[in-house]
Amino acid sequence: MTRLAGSSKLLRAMNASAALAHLLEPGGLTRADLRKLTELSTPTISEVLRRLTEAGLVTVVGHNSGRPGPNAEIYAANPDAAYAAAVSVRDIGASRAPSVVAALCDLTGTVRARIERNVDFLHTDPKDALVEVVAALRDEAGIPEDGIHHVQLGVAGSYDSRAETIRHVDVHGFARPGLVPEIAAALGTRIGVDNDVNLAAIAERRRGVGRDADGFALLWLGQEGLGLAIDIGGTLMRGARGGAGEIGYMPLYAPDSTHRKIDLQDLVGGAAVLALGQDHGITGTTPLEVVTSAAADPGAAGEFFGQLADRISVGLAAVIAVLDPSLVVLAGPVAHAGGETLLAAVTAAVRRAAPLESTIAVTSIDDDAVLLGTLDAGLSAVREALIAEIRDN
Amino acid sequence: MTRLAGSSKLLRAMNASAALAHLLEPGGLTRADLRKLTELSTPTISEVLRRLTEAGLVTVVGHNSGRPGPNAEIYAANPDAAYAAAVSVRDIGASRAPSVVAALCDLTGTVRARIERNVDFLHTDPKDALVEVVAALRDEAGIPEDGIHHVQLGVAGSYDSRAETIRHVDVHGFARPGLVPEIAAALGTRIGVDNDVNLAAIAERRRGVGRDADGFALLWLGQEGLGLAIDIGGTLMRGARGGAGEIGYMPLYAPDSTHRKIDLQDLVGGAAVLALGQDHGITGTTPLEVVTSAAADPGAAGEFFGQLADRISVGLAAVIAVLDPSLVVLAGPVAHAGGETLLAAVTAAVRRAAPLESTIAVTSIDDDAVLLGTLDAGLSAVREALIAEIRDN
DNA sequence: CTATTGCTTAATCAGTTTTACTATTCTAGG
DNA sequence: CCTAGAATAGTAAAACTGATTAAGCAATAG
Repeated sequence: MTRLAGSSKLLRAMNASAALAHLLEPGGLTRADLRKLTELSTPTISEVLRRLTEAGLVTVVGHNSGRPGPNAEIYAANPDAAYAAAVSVRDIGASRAPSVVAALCDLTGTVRARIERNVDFLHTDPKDALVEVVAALRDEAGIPEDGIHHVQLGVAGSYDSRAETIRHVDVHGFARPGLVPEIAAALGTRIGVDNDVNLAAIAERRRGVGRDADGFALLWLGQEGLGLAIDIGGTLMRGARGGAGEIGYMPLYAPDSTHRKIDLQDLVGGAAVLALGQDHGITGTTPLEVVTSAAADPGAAGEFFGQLADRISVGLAAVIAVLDPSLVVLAGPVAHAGGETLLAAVTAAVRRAAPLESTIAVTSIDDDAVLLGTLDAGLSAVREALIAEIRDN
Repeated sequence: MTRLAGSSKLLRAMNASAALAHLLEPGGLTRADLRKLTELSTPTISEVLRRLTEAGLVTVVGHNSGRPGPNAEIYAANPDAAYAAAVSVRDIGASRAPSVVAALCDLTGTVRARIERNVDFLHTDPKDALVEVVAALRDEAGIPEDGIHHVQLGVAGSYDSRAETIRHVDVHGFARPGLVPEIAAALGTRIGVDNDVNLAAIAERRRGVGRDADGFALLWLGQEGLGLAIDIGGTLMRGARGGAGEIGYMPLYAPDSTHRKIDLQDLVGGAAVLALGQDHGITGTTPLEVVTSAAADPGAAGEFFGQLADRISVGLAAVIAVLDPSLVVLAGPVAHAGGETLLAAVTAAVRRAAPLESTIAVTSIDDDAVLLGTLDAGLSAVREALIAEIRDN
C-alpha cells in the first residue's frame, strides 16, 4: 500500500505528474477536462499547466468553440519534448529479411523515421551498429543530438534485466556480458532491452486484439523458433532471469523410453512446420511459404492444418492450465499466414484436449509487430521517465 | 504511474497511512524511528500519532531507556484494533482429517483461538456452518460482536472473484453461485475467498522458504489432487477466472494414438501415488502413508522415488518453461512426507529433463500451511483495509 | 442584450516545516 | 554521593507552501 509521505512539495509534484500523465494520452484536453480527471480546482490546474508549459512539456494545440463563453484552450503534450527510438535486431536465418529494422517516434507516438539495414553482425560490433542506426534515425527525422531520451532494443532472446545480459540469443555478438551498459554509454541515452515476443505482445496490447483483455498469453510462431509472452493487465511476466515463455525448450512427456526425448521446438518450430508441410505435399521452401500456400487452398490442406493445430495445442494446453488466460493470441509470421483457417483448427484441437474457457484469436497486426511493440515500449519508458522526473524533481 | 491528485487532506491521509503501515509491521517504533522511515518532521509525526492513538489504532507499548535524554515512547499498532478470522474447508476424502479448521488472530498476527470441526456438508448449509464456526472462534477468544473485520475462507477449488463464485470444488454446497455474498451478508464482515494452494503459497511467502524469493512457483502434492500457485514478488497469479494453476487437468502429449489421453492428475494425483507405491510393494492405504513409509526407508524405495520424481518433473518442466521461477517449492502432505529424499530425486529428474536454473526446495512449514496462509491473507486484508480507511476517510 | 463559460485574482484554509524552547535522563568529574 | 553538562524527547509558535473558495472580468453563442 501507499507508503509515500511528504509535504506540500510532494503534493505539487503529484498533481503535476497526474496532469502530465493525462496529457500524454492521445487527444487534447481543456482545463475543464483536466479538472474532471484530476478533481483539482481551476486555479490549481492553471498553475500546473503554467509550469508544464514553461518546462516545454505541454503546448496549446487548439481552441474549443461552438459553446457560449470564451474559447477554451486545448492542451496536449508537446510532441517534440522527447523522442523514443526502437531497434529490432533479428537473425536473418531462413528468411531473407533485413537484420535490423528501426524507427523513431515523438512523444505522441507519431513515427518520424524508419530505416532498415542489413548488418552483418559477424563483422560488426553490435555497439557500433546500434550507434550508427540511431544516428541515421536522428538524421532522417532531423532531430537534435540530445533529443532521443530512450532507445529500446528488441532481440530474439531473453533479457536478464538484473544481470543486464541477453541470453539464448542467436544473433552474433549480442550475448556478450556487459554489452548493454556499453551500448547505453555509447548512445548516451537510457536503454531498454526486451525479448521480441514480449514486444510483439506489447503491440498486441496497445493496437491489436489484446487491447481490451485483462490479460492474455501470446504464442509466437516464428520462421525459426517459437515463444510465449504473458500479459497480465498490461504488464508482462518476464520470470526470474527473463526466461519466462521460453517454451521451445519445454520437454514433452514420453510415456516410455522407446520414444526419444523431444521438446516443443521439435514439434512446432519452423523446421518442424516445414517438414510437416512437405509430408503433406505442400509447396514452399520456408515455413512461411508452406503455411501461406496451405492457407491459399484450405480444402486441400485440411489435414496439414489439423496436425499442426494438434501440435500447437500440446503447448497451449500446458500454458492454459498454468496461467488460465482469458485470451490466447496466435502471432508471428506462421500464425499470421495461417489466419482464420489455422485459428479454427487450433480452437478445435484445444477444445478437444481440455475444457476450454479461454478465447483464442489470431493477431490483428499486419505491420511488423515486433518493431511496433518496441516503439510502444520505448515510448512508455519515455513517458514514465518524464512523469517521474516531474514527480520527484 | 501515480495519478493521484489532491490537496492537503490527501497529504494528511497519506502521511497517516504511511505511518500506520510502518506501525503494523512487527516491532514497536519510536517517533525518531518513524521520522527516519517516513522522512517527516517531528511535529508532524506527533500530530499523526496523536490522531492514530485517538482512533484507537495505535498504542504506547513501552519506553526506551539507556540513552541520555527523556525516555522515548515506543508505539505499535493496537492488537485489539481489529481481528481476522480464517476458515479452511476441505474435502475429507481418503484422509480422516477434520473438514473445517479455523483460527482467529489479532492485528499483530497472534493467534487467539483455533478450532476444528467435522461438519457434514451434505446436511449442513455452508453459510450456517461458517456463521457457527466464526461465532465459536469469537467466543473462544472472548471478542466482541463487531471485532472481526475480515473472514478469509480457504477451499480446495478455484475462486472466480469477478463472478464471486467457487469453481472446481469438491466440498458439497460450495459451488452454488451467490454463496459468497450470502456468507458475507450473514457474517456482517468483509470476506475473502481463495484457493487452498494459493493460501499455502502465502504462508510459504511469509514464513517459509519463499520468504526472500522474488517469486516462486509452489507445486502442491495433496492426498487427492495436485495444484500450483504462482507467486510474483509477493502477489499471486490467479488467472482470468481464478483457474491459474489447475494443472491437474493438464493433458499430456501422446505421440501416437495408441496411448490413451491422460492428464497430470493421472500421473501424480493421490490415486496415482498410491498405485505407484503398491507397484513397488510399499505399505500404506493412503498416499500419505505410502510416501511416509517410503521415506522411512529411502534405500529400499529408491526406485519408487525415482519414478515419482520423473512424473513430477513432467509437470514441473512445463511450469518452469512457461514461468521461469527463481524457486520451485514442493509442498502438500505428499511432498512434506517425501522430504529431502523426494527433493533430491525431483531435482535430479528435472535437471535431466531441462536445463535447470530454478532452485527446488521442500516446504519448511510443519503446521497446517493452508490455515496459516489463510490467516496471513485475512490479516493482510484487515491491514490494507485499515490503511485505506485512514487514507481516504 | 443576456446567459454562460473560461480564466484570473484575492482571500482563506490546511498541513508541514523551521526554529526556539522546556523537560528529562545519562555521564563525568569533583 | 552530588552536581554540572551534554544529549535527547517532545511541544509551541511562527513561517511557508500549495490548494480551495469566492469574486470578478472578459469573451462568445443565441
